[in-house]
Amino acid sequence: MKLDKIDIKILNHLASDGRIGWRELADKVGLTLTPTLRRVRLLEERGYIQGYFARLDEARLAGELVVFVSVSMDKQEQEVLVNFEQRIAQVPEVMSCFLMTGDADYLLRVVVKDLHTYQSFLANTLTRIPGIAHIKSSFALKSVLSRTAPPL
Amino acid sequence: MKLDKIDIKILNHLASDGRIGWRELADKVGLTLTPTLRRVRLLEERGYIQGYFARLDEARLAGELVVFVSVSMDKQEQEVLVNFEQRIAQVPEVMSCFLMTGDADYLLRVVVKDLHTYQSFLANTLTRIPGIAHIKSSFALKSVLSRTAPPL
DNA sequence: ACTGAAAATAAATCGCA
DNA sequence: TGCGATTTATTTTCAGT
Repeated sequence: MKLDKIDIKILNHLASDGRIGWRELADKVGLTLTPTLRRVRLLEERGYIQGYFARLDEARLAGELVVFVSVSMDKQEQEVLVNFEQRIAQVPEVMSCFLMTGDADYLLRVVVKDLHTYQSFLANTLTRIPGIAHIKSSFALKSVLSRTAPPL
Repeated sequence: MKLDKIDIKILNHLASDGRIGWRELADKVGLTLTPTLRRVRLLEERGYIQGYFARLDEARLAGELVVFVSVSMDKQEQEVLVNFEQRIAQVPEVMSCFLMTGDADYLLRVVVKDLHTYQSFLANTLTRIPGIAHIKSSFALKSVLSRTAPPL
């Protein structure tokens, strides 16, 4: 499937307003209702649109403290890594996790209420996962920029 | 404003399905349409809900390569920092940017098509911003976990 | 593939408990 | 604050080009 200009416009509009009405969307992309809706459904089916979400105020609802945690593992064995990934996926404070190149193996973004909560996250959750060799925490002072969607 | 159980339910549902119908939402939280809609509007006005967005397939639409870039500045002067933040906000490849504690000053998440594009991002965009002392790039091998909303 | 109108659903409003 | 009915708007479907 190749996307044309109108598909890109549709994606851009939905990325910035996920609850836009189909009629309004149709107007903005220069089509009528029917083909617009058909294109949206197709983009959803093909996975270009992965879903619709309300964005919540993370700081106010979950915590003010954002920590980037670099985690190095003892060994690069599949079993250890898979286990780590499964365990980490069940920790609610962990907002994102990437497997990395370089000295650290994983980079996590963790959101907690305060330093005390973070300390307890380290002591009771993260360090209890087997195979971790080293942990480095970097604290965010403020969020400068956060995009919901990539530019198209 | 304090949130009760029903508000939390509403936020949870909207965070996982931003296009849910108000009637369906009302059913799920155990209220009728009117009070549900009133609560949603209030949560929007107070900023607990910051907006609704379609989530797009970042890798397929923007690029496969995710890079975390640590940027250290020459000096911690306000003028230099503010300028950096303004410039970086206009770069489409930069998906997020945090001001950090520790050795690096900023941590960016950058999405690009490939290494060549990344090299050109470094040479033509990032290094042209004044006041940068040092840049360290860490590449993501894969995304393990990515939450859209914090747990409530 | 797109259009436009009709039919079916859903959302917003309002008076009332 | 919450409910239920009414009005208004939106979404979906379908015959036609």
